[in-house]
Amino acid sequence: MQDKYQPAAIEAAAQDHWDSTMAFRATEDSPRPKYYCLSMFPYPSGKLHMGHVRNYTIGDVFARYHYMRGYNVLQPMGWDAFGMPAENAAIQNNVPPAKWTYDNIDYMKDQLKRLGFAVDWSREIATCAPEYYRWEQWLFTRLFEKGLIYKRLGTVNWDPVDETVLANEQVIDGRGWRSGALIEKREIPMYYMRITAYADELLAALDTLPDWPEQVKLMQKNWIGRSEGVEAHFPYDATSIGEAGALKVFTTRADTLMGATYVAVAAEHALAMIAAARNPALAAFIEECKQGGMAEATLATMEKKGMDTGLKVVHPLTGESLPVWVANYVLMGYGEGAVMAVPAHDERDFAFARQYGLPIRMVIRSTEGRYTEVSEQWIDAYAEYGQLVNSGKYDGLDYQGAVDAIAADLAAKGLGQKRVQFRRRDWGISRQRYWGCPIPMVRCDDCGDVPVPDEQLPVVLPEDVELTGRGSPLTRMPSFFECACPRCGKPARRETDTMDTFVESSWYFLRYASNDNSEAMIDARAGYWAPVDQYIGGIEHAILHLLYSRFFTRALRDCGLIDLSEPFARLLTQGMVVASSYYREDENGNKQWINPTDISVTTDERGRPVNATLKADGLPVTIGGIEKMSKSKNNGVDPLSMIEQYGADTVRLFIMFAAPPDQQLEWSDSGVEGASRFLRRVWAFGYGLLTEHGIGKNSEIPSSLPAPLADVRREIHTHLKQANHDFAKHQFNTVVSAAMKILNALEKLPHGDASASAIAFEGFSILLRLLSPVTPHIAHALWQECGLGDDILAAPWPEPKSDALAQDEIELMLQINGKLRGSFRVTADAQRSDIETTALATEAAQRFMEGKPAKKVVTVPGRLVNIVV
RNA sequence: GCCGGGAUGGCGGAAUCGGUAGACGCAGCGGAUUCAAAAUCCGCCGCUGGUAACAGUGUGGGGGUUCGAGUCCCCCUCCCGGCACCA
Repeated sequence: MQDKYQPAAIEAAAQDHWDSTMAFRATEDSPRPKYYCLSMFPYPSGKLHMGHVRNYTIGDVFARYHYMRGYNVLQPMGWDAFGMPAENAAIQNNVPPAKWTYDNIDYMKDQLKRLGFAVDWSREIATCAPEYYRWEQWLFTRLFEKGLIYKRLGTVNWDPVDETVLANEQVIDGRGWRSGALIEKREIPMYYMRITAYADELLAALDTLPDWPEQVKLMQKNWIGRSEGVEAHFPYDATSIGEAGALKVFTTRADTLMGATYVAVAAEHALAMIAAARNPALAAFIEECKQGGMAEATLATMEKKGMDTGLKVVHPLTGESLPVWVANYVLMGYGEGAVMAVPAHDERDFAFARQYGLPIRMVIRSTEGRYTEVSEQWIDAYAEYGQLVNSGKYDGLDYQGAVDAIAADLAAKGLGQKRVQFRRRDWGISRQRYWGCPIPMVRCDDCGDVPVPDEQLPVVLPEDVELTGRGSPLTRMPSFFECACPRCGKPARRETDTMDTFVESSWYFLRYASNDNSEAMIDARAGYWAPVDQYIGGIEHAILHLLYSRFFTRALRDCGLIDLSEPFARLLTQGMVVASSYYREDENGNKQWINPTDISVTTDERGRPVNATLKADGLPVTIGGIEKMSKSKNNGVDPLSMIEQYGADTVRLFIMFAAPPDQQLEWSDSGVEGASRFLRRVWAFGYGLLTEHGIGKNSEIPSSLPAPLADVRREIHTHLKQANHDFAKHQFNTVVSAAMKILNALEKLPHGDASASAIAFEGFSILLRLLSPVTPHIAHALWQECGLGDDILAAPWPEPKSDALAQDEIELMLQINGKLRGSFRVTADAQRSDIETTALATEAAQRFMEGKPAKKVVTVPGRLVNIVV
């Protein structure tokens, strides 16, 4: 055995061992219970970053822990390989997206392997491979035929200079990121997935997921956004609108209907179009509303603007004529694209009415009587529920009574009814981009939109293309889009849009189980492994990816492909990796971000940072604060260079120790140094065990130990108990800390004593097994070197022994009036009355009670006594 | 703007059911070892006062419940994630 810890050698040896024994090849015929452990697959952006390393280390800890706990574990890995960055790289470097992507996959796979993850690589998938996306196309045609996919107009960001559709990310302050042109909203035909058909089920089933973080379930619930309310119809005023009809609005505050003084419609609304045709100023305003991006955050923070259309509608209850306004804050995509405005009881309507001089009519009086009339300034109490006033026959009703009565009256007139509205809209999946899965549809002048038949799948994406940044190259490739209509055989045009990349990631977890099947999308093996028992990924996916996957699983279920509704039984959302950032400003005032590896920081005598300098020139730089590791802030730390310097185990140990998995993790070079120091001590202890404690290996631990040895052993088993408890709640940072405490205890054991050596062997075997999921290489090597067994993966998980934990006396805290004033010892089985007598007799109690009698004594067995005087 | 989360020493964090605040680690300070350094080992380490014993104070800010609050309730501030075409 080497006397020094040499991570490079032992990591290579351990990885060879796992490879040659195919240790992590998962099969479906094991007697063990199955455990499907999955980390969100990476986008092959070029290099592994620390966020990946953290994600996959957490996953690997779950996988290896369950392996040792006796489960049949599957931990696969693959590539979320379609997406925009490949196109951007192609434009920049003149490399086809496919080559760029596959090169990145090769490079990142090598990096991943260096970390020693217990991955079954035989199941690897890449979503850009035709073998993968053909099944996505196949499913698309099924869903289209079932009516779960349909086509309609949708809004996109249009760059009029580059003549291309931009992602929200590519719109910066309302302008295209490359052209700088003002972006406008444009309506184009797109395919939609009918996720709203499952809205109720997706919402209700959140209650069947006890092992998902509450915050994620809450975000999903709010995102689906079920609200119960009333649909009200405002008939068109025949004198101002030529045609017959009614304006529909949805409201959750039907109790305020009598206070509606105008209605507002979105710029794209039919009434807006009618009015614009007669009024050039209004047409110009509507054009103005179309400027700027489509992102909700942009729309919601915009200055509220509106214009009167001159059109009138009729209030469904009072018959009053109300003006119709166009307002930029009304969204065409939500509800009916129109709202009734009640300025007295809605903050946004209030501001709008004040701005444009529209009437404000108070119809609710707050039950606490906080106001009796509407003032100049909005106060939040106006929006509270209360009793109706100024509402004719509805006066005096409360919220529920008013809603019931008004809904009934609307229904009687045929002008509305109660209804449920969801915030969640259908999922638009068409992308006017090249590097994605082609939508398997054909447009025929005679037959309309026709799905590509199974025998013509996959529709292969041509990989030899040139990207210009002006639209998708597919639209310029007749060899791709010219085809015969599958139905009538006449010349037709193939769809050139591709699918949103969220589609690929909505079902990949099932394909891992059937990745070699060229006859079917998924097979019985998916039924064996699904659902994923533990899913690990970033909190940023809490809504979209997870909701789409839950929807897709149900769609697959309803196509008869799998008997499953929820794809992920347990979920852990990991925090971000952040690091200090540093910069200098150049002569134009632009920040030049400097990588932390090129910085040295000086501290004062207490260790507080005073200033930072660039190593190269010794001159000061500005400390820019703690930021998410990113290219733009140049504060990323390269995982590979860390592995080369310290070994994979050190990197894994630091990541698991520095923060709980769901919180943000701050990178610290000296913290990594500390992790490395700990592993060197572990190695040194193992070496010492062989060379000095050697005799203890086979000796039994005597039933009666001298007190100091019994204390050390109790300490070890107490820490083990703690570690097992923390493993169960996924708090891995304190698992590592328990392992450190065990080593601290072990190092206190004397050498040359047979009982001490026996305890050392027992304790070290506990330590190695505890560490094995986190630092598998060193645990594997020391387990063999110290003769504890052949393969630590086959060792049983350690459990604390009750005889080691037993103790005769315990220490209790003494409080006087809730303040800690001392402590005292009692036997472990002492009765409450004995504890109180002992407590009152202590010197500290006598001193702080100052002779006054105890008014009350609170005793918490095993914890403390509080004397109130 | 809307939805969700967070704030504890110089730093990362711990505190299992409302019961010893600061475990474990980092940084720092002091010492041992060394020709010297690195590495290693030992000790100290919230803040204020005090040589010390000890006392006071302390979990973003303000209020409340309780014998007892980092933990529960109300209000506020700041920071972070998401907002439907980044993945």
